[in-house]
Order: sequence, then C-alpha cells, then structure tokens
Amino acid sequence: MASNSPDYRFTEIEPAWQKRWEDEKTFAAFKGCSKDKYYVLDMFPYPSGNGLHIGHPLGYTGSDIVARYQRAKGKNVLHPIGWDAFGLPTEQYAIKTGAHPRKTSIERINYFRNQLKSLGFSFDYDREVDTTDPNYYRWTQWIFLLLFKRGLAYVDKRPVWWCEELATVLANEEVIDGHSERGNHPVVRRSLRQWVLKITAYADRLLDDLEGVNWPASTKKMQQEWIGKSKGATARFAVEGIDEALEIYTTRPDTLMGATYMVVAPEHPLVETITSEGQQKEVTSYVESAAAKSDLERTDLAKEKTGVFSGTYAIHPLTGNRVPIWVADYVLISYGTGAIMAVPAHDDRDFEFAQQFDLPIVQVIDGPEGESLPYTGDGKLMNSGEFDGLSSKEGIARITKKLGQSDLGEESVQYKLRDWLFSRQRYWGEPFPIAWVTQEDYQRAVDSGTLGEWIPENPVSYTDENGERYALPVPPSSLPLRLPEVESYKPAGTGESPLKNVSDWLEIWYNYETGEFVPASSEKPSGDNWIRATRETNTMPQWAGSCWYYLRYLDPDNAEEFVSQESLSYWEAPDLYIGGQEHAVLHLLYSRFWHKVLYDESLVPTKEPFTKLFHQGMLLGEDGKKISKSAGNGVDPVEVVNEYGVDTLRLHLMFLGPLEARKPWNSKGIGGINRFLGRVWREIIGKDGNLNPKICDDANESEETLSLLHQSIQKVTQDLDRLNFNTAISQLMILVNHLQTCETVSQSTAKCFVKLLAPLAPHICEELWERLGETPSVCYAPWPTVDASKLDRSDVKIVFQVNGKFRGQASISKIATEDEVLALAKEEPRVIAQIKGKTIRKVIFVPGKIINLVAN
RNA sequence: GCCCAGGUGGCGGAAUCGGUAGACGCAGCGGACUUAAAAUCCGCUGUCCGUAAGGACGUGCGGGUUCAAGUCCCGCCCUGGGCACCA
Repeated sequence: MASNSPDYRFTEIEPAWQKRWEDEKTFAAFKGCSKDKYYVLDMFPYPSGNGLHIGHPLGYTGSDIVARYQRAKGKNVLHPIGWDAFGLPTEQYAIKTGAHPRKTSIERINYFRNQLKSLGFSFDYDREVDTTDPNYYRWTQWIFLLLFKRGLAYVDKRPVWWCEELATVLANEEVIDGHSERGNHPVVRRSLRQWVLKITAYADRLLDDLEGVNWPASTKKMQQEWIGKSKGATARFAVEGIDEALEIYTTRPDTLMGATYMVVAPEHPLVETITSEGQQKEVTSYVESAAAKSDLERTDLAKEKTGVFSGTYAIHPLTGNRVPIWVADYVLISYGTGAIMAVPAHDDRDFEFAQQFDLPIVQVIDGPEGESLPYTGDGKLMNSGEFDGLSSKEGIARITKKLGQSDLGEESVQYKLRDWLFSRQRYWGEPFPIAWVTQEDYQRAVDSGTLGEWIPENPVSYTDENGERYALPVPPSSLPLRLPEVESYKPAGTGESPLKNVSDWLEIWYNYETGEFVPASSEKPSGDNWIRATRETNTMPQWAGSCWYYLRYLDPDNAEEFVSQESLSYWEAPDLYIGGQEHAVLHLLYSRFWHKVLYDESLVPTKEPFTKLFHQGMLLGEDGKKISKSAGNGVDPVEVVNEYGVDTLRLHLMFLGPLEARKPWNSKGIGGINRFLGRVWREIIGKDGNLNPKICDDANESEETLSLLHQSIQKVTQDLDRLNFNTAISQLMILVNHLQTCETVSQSTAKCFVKLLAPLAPHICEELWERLGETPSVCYAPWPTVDASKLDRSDVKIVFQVNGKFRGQASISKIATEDEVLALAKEEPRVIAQIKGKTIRKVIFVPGKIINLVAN
C-alpha cells in the first residue's frame, strides 16, 4: 500500500508503484518459460533533445494496455523499448557544440528513459537496445556483410539526391517534392559514388507476402504502389541509318498500331547516335537545359510538355511505317527502358504532346459510345489490320506473340521500386565494415581462404583517380568496426563525410585475416596478411539500425550471435506492432527486406517480421491543427501528469476517440476522466481510509447488477482485443455509475471491476487491489471470464414500431411469442393512436428486439 | 488528375449483423449539501411546434432499395492522407 489515505492521492500512489514495479522487475519477460508468449512492440523512439512529446504516450499507452491485458490473460509478455539513437539532430548538435554524439545520445536516452518510467509503462528495461552502442551496431554491420556476400550490396556512381543543407545524399523515399523529408531543405541531383542495396531483387516477394499480413489496408496499398509492379511488353524498333534498335516498354501492346512517334529521355544513351546533323544544335541545347532543370521543374511545374525532334525515324515493327523519334523530358530515364512508343489516341501524356507538336493521332481502340480521345480504357481493336475486332486483352497477347515470332519483343515486367541508396556522408552512423584494396591484394585475401563464405560471387569494385579499388569485407569476428574519434564533426566539404579527415583511420595497413589495422603512416607490421587499405568514408543511414531491432530484443546481451535460435523459436516475431503511419513505406519496407534476407540465410523462422500492424492516429493540437512549435499548440505530457496523474493522462488519451483516428487534444475533458477515477476510488475506499463499508462479502447482488457486470466483462474483453479503448472506458464508466446507485457491492464484483480497469489505469488499480486485501500485483491477477448465465436477463425490452417509427416499448419475457408481443403492442396508447382507422397489412417481428406494424 | 479513409448535437465521440440515432464524456442550465465557496450528489440538455401528453424534422447534399437506412445501391460536395509524367 502506498498510503492509507482516504483520498485519491495519485502523487503518492503513482511513484510508489512505479518504484515497486522497478524493484520487483514486475514486467521482465520470463526466460525459459512454458507459457504462451505475446510480443507487443512499439516503434522505438529517436531520443531527441526535447524529450517526450504528447505523441509518444499516445501510441505507447495503447501498446501498454495490450501488454498488461495479455499478462492478465496468462501470457508471457515481451514488451521492450530501445533507442534509435543515430540521427542527424544529434550530429548537428555535435557540429555546433563539439560534444561527442555518443555522449549526447546517452544523456538524452537517460532523460527519455526517466520520462517513460514516470509514465508507468510496463516496459522490460532489462532488454533495452541502443543502435549506437557498438555491441548493437556490430550486428548491424554483420547483417550488412550478409547482404554483401549475397551480392545484395554494391557500389555505383549514380545521380543521387544531394541535400546541401544536410551535406548528405538521401534515398528516393526521403525526398518529397524536391525537398528533404527531414527539415524540408531543397535537394539537387548529383552524381556520386554510393552504396546501394539490391532491394529490387526482392520486389516480387515484398509484394506477394503482403497478402499474408494483418496490416491496415491503406498501408498495404501504399507498399504495393511503391513497389509498382506492372506487366507489359518490350518492343524493339529498328532505327533508320543506325545498327542499334530502340527498345521501349509498354503496358499496352494492344495499342502498338497506334504508335505515331517515339520518345527517348534526354539522358538516353542513344540520344547522340540518333540525332541527325541538322538537329544537332537543337537537341544538344535541349538535353543541356533538361539536365539543368531540377526535378521539381521537370515534374510539378511542367504544365507544358517540351521536346525536340531528333531528325531520325524508327521503323514500326509490324507495319514498317516510318515513325519520328523525339527527345522529351516527360519520359524518365530511370523507368523501363527510358524510351517509349507514343500512342496519342490512348495515352493522356502522349496526346498532350502530340497536340502541342502537331503529331498524328490514330485511334486503334474503340471505346464506349461518347468517349472522346484520348481514351485510355480497354475496348475492341480497330485500324489494326489483322488484329481488328480483338479485345484489348486478346490484342495484348496476340501482338506480344507476333513481336516474339520475329524476335522484336517479348513480355516484360517492370517495377517502380528502385534499389535502396544506402550510404550517407555523415559521421553519426554505422561505419561500413569494408576495406578498399587493390585487385591484387583482394585476390590474395580471397585466395587465403580466411574470409570463407563472406566473399561475394562477383567482387564489388569502383574506379577513381587512384585506379581500381575492390571491396574486401572485414572479418566478421573483428566487428564492431568502431567509429573513430574526429576533431570536427563537420562534413569534409567534398561531398564526403568527416571520416575523410581522419587519415590515421582512413589510410591503413590492414590485416585481412584479423581485421587489425595501423595507420598507413606508420611502418607496415610484419606478417603476410598485412595489406594497404583505405576505409569507406560513407556511413549507413539511420534506417539500418531500425531494420532489425525487434530481433535483438529477444536476446539483447548475446555476444556470440545477433540473436540465439532458441530465443527466436520461442518468441518468433512480434504479435502486434504499433507505430505511426509515416513509416508505412520507409522503415516497414526496409525492415521486411532485411528480414527476408535473414530468412533466406535460415536465421529467422518467419518470412515476415510484423504479422499484425496498427497505426495510432496523429494527435492534433486543441485548435484542431497539427502540433508545431510555431503554432504553439503543443501539450507537455509531464505537465498533465503533474496536474492529474499518469492514470488520468492514459485514460484521457485513450478516451479521446479511436486510437487509429486523427483527433484533437481536449484539455477540458480531462477533468471528467479525473472525476471518474475519483468515483472509482470512493466506491472502494471509505471516508475513513478503510474499505468502503458498502463492500461486503455476502452482498446479494441484483440480477441487474450481475448482468451489467458480465456484460461489462464481455464488452471490455472484446474492446481490448480490438484495441477499442475508448468504448472499453465508457463501459467501465457505465458500470461504476451503476455500482454507485447500489446500497451494497460484493467483494468479488469490486475486485472484478479493479481487474477490468487495471490495464487502462494501472497505478490506482494496484493500490485498490492491495487495499482489497489482494497480493501480489494486479498485473498477474487472472482476467475475469464471462458467465453467460448471468449475461441475459429473463426480461427483454421490445420496441414497438408503426410503419417503421418508434411508438413505445415494453419489457416482456424474452421467450414471448409474436402473438403475445402483438397483443401487448396493441394496448400501447401511442400505437393505438397511430393505427386508428387503418388496416394492419403486415407485422414484422424480430424476437427480443422489435415488432413493426405496417398499417395504412 | 488518380487511389484510400472520413463527414453524426455547442464539442470529442457511440451505434459489432439493416431494427429505439446521439451511449459515455465535455461544455451549458437548474437543484441539493454549505454561513459561503470548492468538492460531491441529483435532474435537464439534437432542432422546431406544444403548458403538457405528444407530434414533426434530423447522421454532408440529391435520388433509390426496404416493413425499417447513420448502416446497402447510384450520382454529387467537402475534409484529411497517399501517389503523381512510372508509359
């Protein structure tokens, strides 16, 4: 007991119970336990300097209620928390102040942890993970090496999104409308050497396996669209005057006969070749101006299409007609083949372009009556010679086949998904466990056999001003490869990270067998395994650590393996994952990709990491607008706790509306929740601080009370299963409102009520549970079960309707027949008034619910 | 432009299978207790007509199906989210 106060003093109760939970390790998941498991996971936070905002307790309360509910249902619950602590804000702070980001991270983590503890979440703090801890990122690096050896990591010099403000490149997914997702800074295209992960190799599996997961439909859809699989055909058009064919991709081979011109992207490798002498000047200046345009100008602002004629013609593969080839930036180099056949009659973009440049438009699909061109739907083929009259579907098959017969094309599948740009030019991220060496040294290291299976089939290499360099994996046993100390956290200014300036770490004598290294400036150590090497200056993006953290929780202290197979076979994957929808594509897609690689290595037992996913909705400010510093509409959870207590905050957050809904904060309603808890308290604790005298052992409860109690057990159980916390709370309010009107309440009813409320408002319930004479913690008290015999009352309420409108009601035995109910209805004055002078044409009787008299 | 989710009192929201629309809470009004206030408790509270009993209307708008529609169907409007030259 935290106090023997007669009043509800949350300021005493809450810290006391939090301390007891901590001392007794109430929420530690059991090891080697035979009980069924339940793993409920939150998206782990980035420990920012500002501490918790009100959005954190929203989702975390939802998962905490589930965790506590599942414990009461007898499950061995794993409910962990950790820190996604690599990240730009910490690094920007380091640049500004010179404070080491690891030191800053640890301070911020301590601050966050204390705040979370003061909110009473039932996390197992013994299993914390911290992505910046070398004992953690060693395994992030190790998983990278798995990808590397499987040929899923490669280096490429490619045009990438460069953000000047952040001094780093960003992945496609991190760029929104030409601006960085974080900080909203402008980005530009730059060609830089980058690490790339071959996520496209998993495109089909990432798509197909979505079918088996229990996720919000909209999130599945977003991933499907991001992967963007389409089926169609490639076709090769001969080009007049040159040997090479121009290959295009189309999803509508049925419209092939309507192709009246071709378009290649300005970056297409054949642009120079196909440009005629006369068009040289025009094409060159167009290509240059296209390159100078930002992507914003090329897409969003491109209301008017632009392009130039190359001066050359392609030959239509079926008709032999001459088809002009244009260069235009509405065709993207990065998708399909970077070239298209243009069918203006049946494609909006081609239609617009054709009109603008006065190119011919030939209709080849007969659309429904009244459809004008461009018509992009299906229909019967026309103006298509031998294919006339076919449906689009048949046309696609027949024309693709025809192309295949003369080897001019074939079926093809394309994806919008691109490979994942995996390197950043920053300090505060995992170093790549890679040594760049000469071809000769690479071969020597490979031939030595010391790296065993960790060598990819095809070496990863690139060429720079110093010649060709080969990527040698560091020996996995030598991990972690730690971040070196640096003098300045500022980027090198060359598009490279601050690591570029740490020459003693960067340029080294390197032992390929042990991973040991010494600065290249010092003498080469003796022994055959020492070679000259250069470190990778890029670091991994923040997503890396969050790709697999849910696995490390199962076995966080394991120094031998990333997680033991024993732990995996017991805990498998999270049963429930709660987090914001802003990660619908990024984190969730990357994580699924890594999980599948681990699955292919037989290192995890499931194909998918997150079988059930739930998004908590965004909490808006009281003004109904997004919470932001500039709007000044934020809510400080700590202030709320000081004024009303944790239990009130929890209930209030859950009572605002459905967890998944976007909804405004309401500072007025919180008083009502606080009053509810006060009523609960007074129902059980009397004015003298002892048990309320109305609670007695042998209280003979009315049928009404017992029925309501069991209805409430049923309703709350169902609602917690479905995460409908708002209606669970309202049912408990109904119950306590009723108990208040009873002269006596039995011990068992009071205890049952406390158990039902405990997952939602744990501190007050622990206190009441103990004062009701129960030990130990209410967290492990078995969840109440419904007694069906108490559920139904013998009488039910029947509603009378005349012509579908409510005209009164009566209580009657639930087994009453239609005739009995009808007789009763006909006695009701309101019914009599309505059927007066009319004939009853029909009677609809729904037993236990309504009787409806149709009269006119 | 396309796709998805949503629109219910003064406010947040409830209505699980088509069966009393507005549970529960906030705010508001009236009352009890109190010297007074706070706290607590009780009652009222969708709109309109009516002293009342009761009646009419009512879930974004317009149609439809049904004995019965917030719920199902068709067509619009608005809000939020996603995608956006992906051929």
